[in-house]
Amino acid sequence: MEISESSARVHRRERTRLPAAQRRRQILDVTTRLIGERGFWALSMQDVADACGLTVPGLLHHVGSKDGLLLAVLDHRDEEDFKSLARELGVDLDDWKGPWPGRVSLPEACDALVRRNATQPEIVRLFSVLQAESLAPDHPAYAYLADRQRGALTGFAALARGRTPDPLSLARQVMAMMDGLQIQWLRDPETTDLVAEWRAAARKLFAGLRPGAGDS
Amino acid sequence: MEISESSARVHRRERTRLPAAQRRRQILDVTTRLIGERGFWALSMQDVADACGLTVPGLLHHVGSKDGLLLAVLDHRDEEDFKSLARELGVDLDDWKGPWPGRVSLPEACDALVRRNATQPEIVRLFSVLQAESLAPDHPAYAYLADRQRGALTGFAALARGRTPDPLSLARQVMAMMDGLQIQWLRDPETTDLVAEWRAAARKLFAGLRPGAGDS
Amino acid sequence: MEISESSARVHRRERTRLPAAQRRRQILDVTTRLIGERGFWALSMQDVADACGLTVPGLLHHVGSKDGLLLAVLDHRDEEDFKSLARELGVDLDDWKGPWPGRVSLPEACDALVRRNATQPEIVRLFSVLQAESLAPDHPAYAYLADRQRGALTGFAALARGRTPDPLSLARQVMAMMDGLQIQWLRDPETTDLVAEWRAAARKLFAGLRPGAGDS
Amino acid sequence: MEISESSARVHRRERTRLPAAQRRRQILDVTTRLIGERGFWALSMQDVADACGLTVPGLLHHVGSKDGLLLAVLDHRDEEDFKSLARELGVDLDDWKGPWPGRVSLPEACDALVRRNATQPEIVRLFSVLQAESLAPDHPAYAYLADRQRGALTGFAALARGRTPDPLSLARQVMAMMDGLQIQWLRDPETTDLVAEWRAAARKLFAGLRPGAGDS
DNA sequence: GATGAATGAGTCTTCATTCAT
DNA sequence: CATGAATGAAGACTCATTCAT
Repeated sequence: MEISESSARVHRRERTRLPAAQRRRQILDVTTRLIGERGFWALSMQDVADACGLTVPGLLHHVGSKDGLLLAVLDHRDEEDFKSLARELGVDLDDWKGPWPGRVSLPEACDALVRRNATQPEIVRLFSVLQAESLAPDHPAYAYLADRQRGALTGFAALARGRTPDPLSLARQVMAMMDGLQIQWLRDPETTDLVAEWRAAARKLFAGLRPGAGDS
Repeated sequence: MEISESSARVHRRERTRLPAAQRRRQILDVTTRLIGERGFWALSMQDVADACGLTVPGLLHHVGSKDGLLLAVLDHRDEEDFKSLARELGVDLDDWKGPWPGRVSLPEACDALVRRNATQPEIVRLFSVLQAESLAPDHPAYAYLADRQRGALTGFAALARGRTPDPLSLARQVMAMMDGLQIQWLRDPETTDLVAEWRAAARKLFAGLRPGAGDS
Repeated sequence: MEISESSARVHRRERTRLPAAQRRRQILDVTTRLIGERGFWALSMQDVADACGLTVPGLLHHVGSKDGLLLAVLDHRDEEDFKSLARELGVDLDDWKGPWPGRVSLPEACDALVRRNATQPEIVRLFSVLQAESLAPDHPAYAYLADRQRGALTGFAALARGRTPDPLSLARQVMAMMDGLQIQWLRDPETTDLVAEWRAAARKLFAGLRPGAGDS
Repeated sequence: MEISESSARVHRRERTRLPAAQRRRQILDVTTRLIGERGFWALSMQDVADACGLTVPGLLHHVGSKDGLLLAVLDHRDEEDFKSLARELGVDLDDWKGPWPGRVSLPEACDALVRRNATQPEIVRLFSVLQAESLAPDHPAYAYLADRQRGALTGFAALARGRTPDPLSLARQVMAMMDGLQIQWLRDPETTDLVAEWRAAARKLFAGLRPGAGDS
């Protein structure tokens, strides 16, 4: 009766023993949300462990370290996003960096991307926050996000090649506008319609774009 | 910088006593740089104190608390930016939120803003990082930056009123593009020309803008 | 064996790992003594940790917080005291506040209480010090000790009901006398005989008390 | 303007420059109250300084050190109390320890003392809290309060000499009852009538006391 | 696969005090 | 007579991590 039960963290909460894969999945989901809410620096392993219903060492058992956790989350997210995006565009590519098939136009791709993002604010937040945090070269996600940005940029540019004089510049503008609108949207999601806002902006950005082979 | 730093915590008896205003100025400058580099969450008072050549309590003597330090930095930055911007535009207003004089056009104002920002990457970084970090409502700068964003938005919109069907939407696009381009620029300042990139984008965003009373 | 260890904080690698219950017991004992010596405000977690042979975080692992430590100590003490007192009086009650069985008279109960207290000056000290300290409403033990006092008072009064015109007043006097004598005794335990002093006083306080059903 | 005014402790509050004696008086009053509220250990020089409207070094200028402050308060209190008590009893003695004149009886003296205490709960609190705190021999008021207790005890005993078989024991009981009742009273002053409670107790304690030369 | 004890480094903050002004 | 800058020590508490179980 008198033993242990008054310890700080109330133990023995549910103590559900999950199979590894499922537990890992849960950890990644929870972490995605928490990083979106507070950023990676402000995230504590304790928070994640609590939200998952296990102890901190238990958590570490699955992810190795805090940095490991972050990278696992990012990998997982990219994977999911690619799958989803490819599905929606009717493409079966699994390489973002490679040249995209001529069938998909940049406006189409962007629209699909934004539509998807509008449904998952937490993940958008994750990347928005990390993008800023990871500007510091010693951030554990620095290399990852630098690559990702580079990849996205060349991907966008590839989709616009041949239809505009400076595809890279257009890619930059597209990406900047997306990132910027997302931040405004995240600040108050109720009053901002991300998709509508993007389409209004897209009309201007894509004004001079010549139709390509793959356009319907 | 100046001091030995051979050992971990150097027992310095130099006790450089600075007048309050000067010390305060130093603290704000140092903090601006450090927050830009690592964000506010990752910033430690120890870091700031070390960089200023005083102890942590010495630092607290001037700023009261970590949150106090952040707000002091933001206040100071805004003040400086307003002064500089007004100077460059030939305006003597000291209220960003109030309606701007008809003499200044939105494109002009933006161009001046971007030109100035291009000269101070650290401060741009400060705001970029904080903007993302402070999406969490319990961030000490949450209210501050929310206000700031609102103010900037209505300010931009005011400058475009009467020249475009939906001034607020334009304001949103302008702000998003600026923020987005800045992040790309911060990620590698060498290969990106912020001003050029902005002007290319501005041409598209302002394409349909009717000339107003104040345009040259 | 790695680093100097000539410094203040010895780098101990003994890491004596105790089972939770035992460690907890040790912590409570040590804390009881230390609070008795210096009060709660003057107590530092470092002191407790040192006396237990572990680090401060190690200590916090068991008690959660400083306040948690205090309350754990109080709970533990009350429990022990009740057990002991009930044993000595031949009662098997576990509720102090409820009405006591008619077999125990107030003088008997008081005598048993004082006899027991005389054997454990540290614990008497703990409560004496806390009682004064916790007069401040923001003291972590404020509510606890207020309740305790109320409970003791009504308990005493219940034992005297029907044998004296104003049982509550008698209860107050009994309690005041006990507390007061204990303080004098604590100040120099050698020259003061707590039990004898109490009995002399009790004769006066209980002078007009009518014998009750349970008196021998 | 922008300078210093955002420092932690808002400076330059009233900056009333008081003559030394008056300032000292204020400091002692404020400290008396604060120690009564939180005890000496929990008292910070900052608290005192704030409540007096001066800076901490300013405060130290007057009292030398924290311990000095405590002793100054105690000296001042004793002085005041003696004056007041002597006035009320019609005695002009200024030495508590010496034998009291035959004209004053112990019951009379106690009654006067309790009546006075009932009017100044803060000061009663000061001594109640200090009495417990200072049980530790390294407390700065240890010697002081030990002396004081000894003095009071022999003073009380002197007043009862020749009228009761064991004057010292009576003195102890009187003192214990006073201290104990005061604590109960301090815990909730509204519902407890200190003077009435004392008089009820006094009737019992003084039951067998023979009238002496000085009784009216 | 997970627990729970324990750690060392580090967090912000408060403290009493010194000293130049 | 008082201020304000600065300090060293200590405060409670958090963190990621290790390790035995």
